[in-house]
Amino acid sequence: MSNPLYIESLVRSKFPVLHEEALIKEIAENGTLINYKAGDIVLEINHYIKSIFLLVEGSVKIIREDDEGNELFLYYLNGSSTCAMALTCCLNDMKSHIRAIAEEDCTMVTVPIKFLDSWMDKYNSWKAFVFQTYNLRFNELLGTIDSIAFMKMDERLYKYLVDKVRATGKKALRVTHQEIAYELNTSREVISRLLKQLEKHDKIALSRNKIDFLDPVF
Amino acid sequence: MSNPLYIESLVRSKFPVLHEEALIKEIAENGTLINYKAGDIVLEINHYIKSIFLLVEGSVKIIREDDEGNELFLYYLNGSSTCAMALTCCLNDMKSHIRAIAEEDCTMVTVPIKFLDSWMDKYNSWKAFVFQTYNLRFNELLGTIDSIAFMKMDERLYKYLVDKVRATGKKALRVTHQEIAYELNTSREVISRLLKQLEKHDKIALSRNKIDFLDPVF
DNA sequence: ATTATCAGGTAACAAAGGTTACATAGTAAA
DNA sequence: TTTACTATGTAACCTTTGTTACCTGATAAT
Repeated sequence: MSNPLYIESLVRSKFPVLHEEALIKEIAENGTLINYKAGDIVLEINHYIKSIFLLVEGSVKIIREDDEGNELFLYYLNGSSTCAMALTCCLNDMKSHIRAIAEEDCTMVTVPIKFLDSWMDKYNSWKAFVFQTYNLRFNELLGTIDSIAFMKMDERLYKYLVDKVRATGKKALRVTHQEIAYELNTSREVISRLLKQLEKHDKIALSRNKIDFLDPVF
Repeated sequence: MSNPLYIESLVRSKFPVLHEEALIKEIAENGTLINYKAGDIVLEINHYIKSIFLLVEGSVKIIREDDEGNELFLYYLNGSSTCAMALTCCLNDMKSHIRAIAEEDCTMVTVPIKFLDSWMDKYNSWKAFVFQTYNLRFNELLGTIDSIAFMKMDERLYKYLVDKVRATGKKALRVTHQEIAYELNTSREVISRLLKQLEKHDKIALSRNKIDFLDPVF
């Protein structure tokens, strides 16, 4: 339930950066707790964003799509973070340029966007949080660019699997070859081929709807 | 010269967003006018950033490099803008993750980073400018991702040339095939091959150290 | 149990891009 | 002017990725 005391304790434990008492109270008073099921769309391309979310539990994947409907996975958002795209969009009153999908079941505290700006002036820890978020997302975007610009598909695929294991904390990945192909913007056959190679090198074990990741992940 | 009155007039004419009188005065008092020659390095990877720059005249190109020294052109910064990377780096006290090179001779007003944060609290127009910058750069990065993820090399090359014409305002581009190859992270032979195709289709005219762009650019 | 649907395997071929190798032309330096 | 260097042209070949086509096996629906 959206019980202010519960939200307060969540913010305290998951967002230690937001340490100002008055800020925590404001978040608890004005925030709402929302749950998403795995696969739910959190933000959609070309939709306006009505609230900022603080991800408390679970993970969210960020996807880019071009005009022809080609997709590209950008990065994961994990617990204790928020989406810089959402921040920019809100602060500049623009539509979303990305899609956010719950990778697993998620819990988040959402706050109406009207607070975003005023809290920046009132609370230093909120301001720091906003800029830290920008910084993190910028670097993730640069990392994404590195992957697609400098790596071949086999390396990108391996990195994709590692990222997924890290984001979900599970080495048994429930995913089809076709889904991976969409997110890496290639074809299913290419993914099947490369996954077979990884299996041959004992990096993964393949079965229907599932990939078991065998390498250690840090 | 770094004459406060001159800086003041530059800010007024080139950065109308920064409309608060007191802010303009502070920029004029604390800012320094700097000129770069075409090719000069404005920001270097792994260097700390000591000041924010407001680009008044000219254009700057932003380059990413991986560990093996492979380069990738990201986007141009044109007059009346600043670099979001620099902003994030300053606000989070981090090293630069990108290289900025003067594409043409440039004039910029630089301001010590210590003001960046305090002006955000004092001047709404400065805050708006900072967030507008974040927004612009985020979208340029997404555009760059679109190019490398969704476009083939021939299209990327054409877009690269268009961007260069737009950034410099000149249709006669002084550039070698090798330089383009570095910035698109491919080989000189590939670029020569594709440029020949573009010439065959009357999009460009080739000569030594120079490419004349023939298509209309908006 | 039979059928339909979905996920995956794989071969054969095509296209794009990267590599090697060498030729030629323009420009600068001696 | 001769030489040296730099930029470009181009063919031949290889690797990677994308496409077509078809098959097999697993699961769900009837």
